[in-house]
Amino acid sequence: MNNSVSIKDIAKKFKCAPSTISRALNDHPAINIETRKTIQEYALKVGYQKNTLSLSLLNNCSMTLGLVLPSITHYHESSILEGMEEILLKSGYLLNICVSNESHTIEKEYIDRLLANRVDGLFISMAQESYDQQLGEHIDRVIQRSLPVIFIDRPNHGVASDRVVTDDYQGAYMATQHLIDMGCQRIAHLHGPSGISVSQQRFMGYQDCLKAHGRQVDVDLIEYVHFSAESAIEATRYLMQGTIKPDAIFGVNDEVCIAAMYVLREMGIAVPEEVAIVGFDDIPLASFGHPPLSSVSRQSRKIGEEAAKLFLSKKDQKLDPVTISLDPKLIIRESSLRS
Amino acid sequence: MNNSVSIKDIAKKFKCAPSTISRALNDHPAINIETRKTIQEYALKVGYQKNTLSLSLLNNCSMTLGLVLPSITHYHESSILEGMEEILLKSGYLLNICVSNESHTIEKEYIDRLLANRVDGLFISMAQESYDQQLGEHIDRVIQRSLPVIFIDRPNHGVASDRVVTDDYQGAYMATQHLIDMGCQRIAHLHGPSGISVSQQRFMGYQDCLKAHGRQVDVDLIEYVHFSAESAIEATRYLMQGTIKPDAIFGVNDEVCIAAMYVLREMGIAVPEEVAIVGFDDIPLASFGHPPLSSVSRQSRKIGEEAAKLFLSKKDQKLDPVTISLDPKLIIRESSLRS
DNA sequence: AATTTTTACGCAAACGTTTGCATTTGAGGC
DNA sequence: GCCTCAAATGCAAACGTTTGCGTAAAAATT
Repeated sequence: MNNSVSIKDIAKKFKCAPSTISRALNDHPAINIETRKTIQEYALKVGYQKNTLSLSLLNNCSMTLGLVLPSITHYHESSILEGMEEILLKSGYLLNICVSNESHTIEKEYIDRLLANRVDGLFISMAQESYDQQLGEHIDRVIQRSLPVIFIDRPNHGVASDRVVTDDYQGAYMATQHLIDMGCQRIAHLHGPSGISVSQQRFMGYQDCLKAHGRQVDVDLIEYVHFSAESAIEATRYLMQGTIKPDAIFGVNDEVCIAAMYVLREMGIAVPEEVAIVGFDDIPLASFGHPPLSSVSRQSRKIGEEAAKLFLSKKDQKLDPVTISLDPKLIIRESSLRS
Repeated sequence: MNNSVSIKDIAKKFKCAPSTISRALNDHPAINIETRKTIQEYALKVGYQKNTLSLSLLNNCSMTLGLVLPSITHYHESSILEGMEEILLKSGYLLNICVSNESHTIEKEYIDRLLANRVDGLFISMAQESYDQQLGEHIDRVIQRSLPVIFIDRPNHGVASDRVVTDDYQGAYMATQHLIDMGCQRIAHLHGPSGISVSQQRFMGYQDCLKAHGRQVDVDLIEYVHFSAESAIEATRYLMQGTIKPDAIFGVNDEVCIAAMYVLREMGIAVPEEVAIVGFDDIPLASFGHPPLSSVSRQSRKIGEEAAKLFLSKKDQKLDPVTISLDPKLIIRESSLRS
């Protein structure tokens, strides 16, 4: 079944000790240069490949990390992954990907497996179930083992921890401010799943910005959605058929805004003239919407890079927990531009 | 640094042999039921977790697989990953994700690392560089080691191999047929990166369908793009300013079609009245475009599931190479509907 | 030629776990 | 009290690799 050739095999071939082979292959100085060459050539010929597992066992270091995400199909998440990979590629690490699908049970199972496989560190964006119900004992077990854990987007409750996040609050504040600047009076919000930090922060930014301008949050202008476009269809219809007609919508992400614009078109409501719209994430297709969608860009790729860099710096020396908060940037396009 | 407790540690605590602890933890029959209980409770208390690395070494089976993709930010790719995870979760596997970014060098490096980590199998969608330049020796090394390799979307050249693909040819044929049925006369094609199997197959389907209706492919109606929306902007403008005005566009994926629709709006060309459009992939936002985009759905998630299932069946018995070709499905929306 | 130094290699332990086989212990039957 | 048997546990090897230490042979120095 498995054809892989080991150092021992080569040692038998050359009638010498495995240690000699090991040294030859690792360019150890105390080795005859001729012998080394011969062995290296032979190793290449038979396709020898170091078995990292034995080293992981020996050095207590697997050069493998775990990434646990609630989902992966959104641009934001897959960009994080890409950014992470870029840094880890250079550092020799491999990444185990685990999609929890927002389930606490799955998240726990995956973390168990990662621990059993002795990953050197963990990146986690917590599942909604874990987050909502404050289920963190599986995380505690990890921390207790003094394994570096870096939270992405959604930290765990309570304890201090390393985090890489977008400043969602600020981003939402900027978006809302922009809508106010555009003269919008009744700014609705498509609120993300409750309980999730990202949703909460964005709502807070929205709320505080309104308050700063002497306005109150009107519950009739808040509709709850998931992060998917589909979920925003009904919500938007409901919003537009309410007693208070919104003249702007700030959506928890771009998908729901694109769906909202679809509904508004269907209803014959002009964007941005009658309803201005700002989304969040700045997905690549935002620029090509009808009209092009204003959005808060959150440097998704950089989140991944920073998380990876943070791990690399943590790995060596023990540092205090750090929170890296990346500044969002408001990209203004037609969907919110009023003259 | 690492606080993990081993079987040996527990053995010392109980002044017994490691084998006893092992048997106790694994519910081996030849163990005193009292002892077993005590040991299990203790193990739970101190947070013992099996070190899978040692088992991997022993059994030559790491319960880890590798997934090598050119990119991950497209819906299709991340859906494959999700489908794969669903099956592998149940089977106890972990998945190493490797994004080659279309680079042969990176792909090779990743495959080396995966082999060094003794993954039990490999899923690969080949990088454009490897594919274009027919660089396959890194793949050969894997196969030579009789490691199960399953190709996704983009197979390697030549040798027979296990594959899970969409029937891109058929999908493109269906899309073109549909445009012809809608009465379109000059069907343009936004052609994907040349050399890549997916692009080629879709072009072939388009071409053969035209031929089947007694039409010739007009090179003036073909523009090459990448898989990104941006790349389609110029291409579409160029297409529409040419001598032959297309009255339909079949795009290599949905992103380029959404960008194309954006350009057409900008140019004041009506979709679908003047130009009908059909895309490929049926991304979630396709339904919410303006107008909603017709598209060939390719069951991305199922590709991942089937690939994972194929591995599981291959793992046990040696079977002949299999190609699983999933049927695409044409989803007709407004962008191509003419009365 | 004797001594020291250098060079090149072997030995064995270690990482954590499982498992076939051997061994110990205690109980029961005669 | 001796034998048999079963139950419970120990021993040691194995997976692949590295590395400090020991040692032999060769080379360099006196």
